[in-house]
Amino acid sequence: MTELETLRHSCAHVLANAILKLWPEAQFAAGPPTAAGFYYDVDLPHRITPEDFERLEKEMRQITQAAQPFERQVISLEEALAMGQRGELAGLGHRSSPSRFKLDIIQNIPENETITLYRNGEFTDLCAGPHVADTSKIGAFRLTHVASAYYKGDENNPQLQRIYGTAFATQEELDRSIELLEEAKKRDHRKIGREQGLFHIDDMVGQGLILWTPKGAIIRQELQNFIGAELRKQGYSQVFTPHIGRLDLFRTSGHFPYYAESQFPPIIDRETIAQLAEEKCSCAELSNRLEQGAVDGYLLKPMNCPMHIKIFDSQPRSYRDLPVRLAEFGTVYRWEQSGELNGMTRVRGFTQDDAHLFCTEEQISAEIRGCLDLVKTVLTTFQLTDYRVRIGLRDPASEKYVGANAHWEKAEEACREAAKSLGVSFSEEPGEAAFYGPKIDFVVKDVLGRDWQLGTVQVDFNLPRRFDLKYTGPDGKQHVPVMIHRAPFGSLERFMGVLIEHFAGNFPLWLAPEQVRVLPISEKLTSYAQTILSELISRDVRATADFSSEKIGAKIRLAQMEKVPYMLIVGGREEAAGLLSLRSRSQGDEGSFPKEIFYERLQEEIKTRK
RNA sequence: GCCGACGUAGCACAGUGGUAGUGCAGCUGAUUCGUAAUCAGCAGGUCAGGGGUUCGAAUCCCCUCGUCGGCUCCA
Repeated sequence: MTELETLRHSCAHVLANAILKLWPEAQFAAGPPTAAGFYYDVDLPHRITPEDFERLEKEMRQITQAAQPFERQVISLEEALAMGQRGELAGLGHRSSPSRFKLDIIQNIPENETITLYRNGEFTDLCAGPHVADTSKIGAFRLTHVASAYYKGDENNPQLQRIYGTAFATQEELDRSIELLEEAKKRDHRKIGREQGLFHIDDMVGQGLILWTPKGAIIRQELQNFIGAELRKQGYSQVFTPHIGRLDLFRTSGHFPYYAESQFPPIIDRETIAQLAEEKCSCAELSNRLEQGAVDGYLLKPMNCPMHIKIFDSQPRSYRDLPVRLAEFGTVYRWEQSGELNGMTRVRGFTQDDAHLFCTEEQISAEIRGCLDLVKTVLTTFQLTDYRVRIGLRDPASEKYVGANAHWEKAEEACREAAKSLGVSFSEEPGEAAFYGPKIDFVVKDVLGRDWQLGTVQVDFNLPRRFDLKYTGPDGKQHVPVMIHRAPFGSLERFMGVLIEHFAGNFPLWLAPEQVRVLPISEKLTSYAQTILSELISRDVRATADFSSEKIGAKIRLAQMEKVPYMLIVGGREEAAGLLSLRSRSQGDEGSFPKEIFYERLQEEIKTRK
C-alpha cells in the first residue's frame, strides 16, 4: 500500500467511526482505498444522503483533530470470532447484534495468516493495516458521494450503502483534486457533445444508440479516412458486410446461444411467427426452440468476425494468398444492461474499426507487429500518450481455454516478442486471455483517471477450426489458417467520447468540424469576406463566415466558445492590402498575413495532422 | 438488471397546493462597430408520459419511460 493509500484507508476507519457515533447500529463490510479516495460499505436502515455529509464530516474532524493513535493488536481466531459475536468489530464496544459482515470476512482469512485489530479512540476494526501513526495525519478529507454496492460485488448478496470520500495529507492537495474534478466535469463528452452538436441520443430511437449529427459525422469521417489510409499502406482489403445474419452463422461461431444475454434477441420471419402463433407456442418454448435450432431466425451481429470468415471461405485459398487482411468499419449490437450505458463510451450499437487477418503460423509474429505499429501510430497521432500495454495470457490453472498447448505457447511467445519490439513497457496478466487465444490490449487513461480499453490485438486458433477454414500449403496439403482480430480505435463511439474529453472539445485542426471562420468587421466587408471564404472552400478547408450584424467582439466570443481553431478578422485595412488578420483559438491575435501564406500554413497543418 | 437521486422552453436554472418565471440561444427591427457579449421588441411550455388524491397539482401518492451516481477484487 502506498503512503497515500494508507492515509485514505485510515480515513475510511475515521468515517466508520463517525457513522457509528450517529447511528450505533451500523454494520460495516469493507473500507479500502481506491484510485481517487476511499469508501466504506455500510448496512444501515437510515438512508445516508449528501445532506448527512456535513454532520459526518464534523464528527470526522473531531476525530482527526484529536490525534488518536492507531494501535495494532494481534489476536487469535477465537478472540476475533468472540469479538464479532459481541458486535465489537467495526464498533465502538459491545453491541447487541454481532458484526455479521466482519464475521463472514474472518471465515475467509487463510489459516496461516495473522489476524489483527486496529483501534483509534473507542473505535475497533478488524483490519490488516497498515495505518498512519495517528488520526491527525489525515490532513484533509471530504465525503464525495454515496451509492449502493452489493456485498462482495455479488448481486445475490444484500445491497449496502457505499459512502465515498477522498483524503490527502494537506488541504492544498485536496483543493487541487477538487479543481481537477471540476475540470473533468467541464470536459464530460456528454456535455461538450451537446454544446457543440456532435452527437445526439434520443429516447425514441433507444437507449445507447448514437445519432451522429453533422459536426460529429465530420470528425468520424476524418477518423475513418485516417485509418483507411493507414490500412492501404499495410495491404488491407476493405469489405462491407450486413448488420444481420442467420442464427446458424452465430451458432457455428459460438456467439449464440452462449452469449445470448449480451445480444439483442433474434429476429424471426413473419411466416414462422404466424405458424408459432397457430401452435400457441409460449415464449419460453420459442426461446428453447431457438436455442436448439428448431426455429431459425436472424441475429443483429454482436461481432464482425463470422462475416469476414465467410468472405475468406468464399474461395479456395493458397499459402501464396496469405496473409489475407479484411477490414471493415463494422457496426455491431450488444445488449448492455441499462445501468451500464454511458454517453458514447458504453453503448448498445457501435462501429468497430475492425479487421481480421488470416495467416500461416509462421506469419503470426510479423502480422501482430504490424497491428501494434498501427495502434501505436493511432495513439501518437491523437496525443494519447498515457497508456499501458497488457498482454492477456492463459491462466494455467483454468480449463476454459480451447486449442492445443503448442499453439498457445507459440501465440503467447509471438505476443511477447511483438510487444518487446514495440519498445514500450508491458505487463503480462495470466487469466486475461480471450478463450480462443492470447491478446494485447492498449489501456488508455483519460482525464478522469479512468482506464479505457481502446486498441486490441487478439490471436485466434479457435474460430478457423469451428468454421473449418483451409488453405493449400506449399506441400499441397490443406492447412488451417490462424486468425488475428484487431481494432486500433476499439470502437468509433468510445474513441470519439475519449477524444472529446481528451481535447476538451478543442479538436486539432484536421478533425475540427469547422476549421476556419471568417469574421467581417462590418457589412461593408461582406464582399471581401465572401472572397476569402470561397478561396478557403476551394482549398478543401471547412470554413464559414459570420455575416451577422454583431460587433466584432461578439463574433469572436461566439467563435471562441464554439472552439473554431482559426478566426480571420477582415476589415478595411485588410481589404486594402489583400491581407487577413489571424486569430487562433489557442494563441489569440497573431497579426496580419498575406492570404496565400496563411492558406499554405493551413493546408500544411491539416495534412500533417498536427 | 439492482439501489439511490433526478426529469420545468433548444441550453442553464428558479418556482413545494392557488394565473408557469429568469438568463442565454432563437426570430424581427434598429445599429455598421477592430480582437471574448450593441440596443429594443416578439415568440417559445400537455412542467418526461400515464393514472390517482384535491374545489384546485409543476408541487402530494402510484405506475411507466428516461437521465445521472454507483455495483470485479477489497480486514
